[in-house]
Amino acid sequence: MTVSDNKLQEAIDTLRDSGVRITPQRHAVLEYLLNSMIHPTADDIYKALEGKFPNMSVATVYNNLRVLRKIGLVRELTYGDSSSRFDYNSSEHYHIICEKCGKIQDFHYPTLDEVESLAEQVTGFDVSHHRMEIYGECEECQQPETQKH
Amino acid sequence: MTVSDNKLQEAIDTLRDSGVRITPQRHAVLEYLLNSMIHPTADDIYKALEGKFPNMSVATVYNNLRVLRKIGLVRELTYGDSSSRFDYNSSEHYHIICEKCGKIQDFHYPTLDEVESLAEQVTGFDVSHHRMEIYGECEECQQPETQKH
DNA sequence: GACTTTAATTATAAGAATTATAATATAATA
DNA sequence: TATTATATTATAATTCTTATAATTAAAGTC
Repeated sequence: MTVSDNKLQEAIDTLRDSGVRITPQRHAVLEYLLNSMIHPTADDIYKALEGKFPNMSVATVYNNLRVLRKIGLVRELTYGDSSSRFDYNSSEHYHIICEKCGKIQDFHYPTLDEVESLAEQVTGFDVSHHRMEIYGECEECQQPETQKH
Repeated sequence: MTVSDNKLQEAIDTLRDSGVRITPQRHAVLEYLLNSMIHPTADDIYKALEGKFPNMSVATVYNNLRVLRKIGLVRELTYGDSSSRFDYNSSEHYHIICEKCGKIQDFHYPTLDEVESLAEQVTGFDVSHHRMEIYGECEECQQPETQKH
């Protein structure tokens, strides 16, 4: 049994505990997110699974992503243009995003708890969470283009 | 002359320096953003200005927001659902967002430069900037509802 | 101040992402 | 196995945003 299988089992238990039905499509979306390193869009997931589920509707992917987000298994990452990306909510980490090629890479950093507590004091909000993303140019995109004419 | 007038003049100088034409519509969008505390959507701006510019197209608002964003005068804030919000890029600050009523409040905190430099070391990215948002429930929404039946 | 050039605006349509709806199918439970 | 509530499907509708083409106007030059 791999680590990934373990996580999947945990996630399925969470579904059960939340009273959310475990359908084959939902299972597949969850499994795909768990094994995906690319922070896929809803359409990425749809395309990846249409081989196994030829009749699956894209709405099903969206519905499941919403359900999984609500019970905290999945994070939604939004950017100005184009579509949202989704991330299995395993361990706490941030994201660094290449502004040239769009690649999203995980970046581990201690959680900024102090920001949250200060914000609570200053604003009176009851803080639930925060998000942070770092933007720049990835190593590949920094390489000088060799095939310049 | 108010502080806001000063800022507006500075912004207009930036436009001129960037070779961007100063049209009445563009001026109005900029002025509205400068005086707005609500982090408006494109549609908010459109609605606010259609009295003064009855023939203005919503595309004009989007075009101007894109131009203003490109030259760094305006920030775009994106969230999962619904439309982007826009913020005049005055001093560095973060945002705290109420998950119940959607209100966005400014939150001043020292810029997290160390996160950026660490990210550069760890990932090899050439970092340009970062964003952070804090989520929670604002003071008003925390008030117990008085008119419960 | 009129002329010229280039960018901005307008009106409209198109595009893309996401959600709503209603009918059907199915997971979970008794 | 039968029941019931939820999930799925197929489709249409919505919403936000961008593209297009024709018209208008800003800013510099004579």
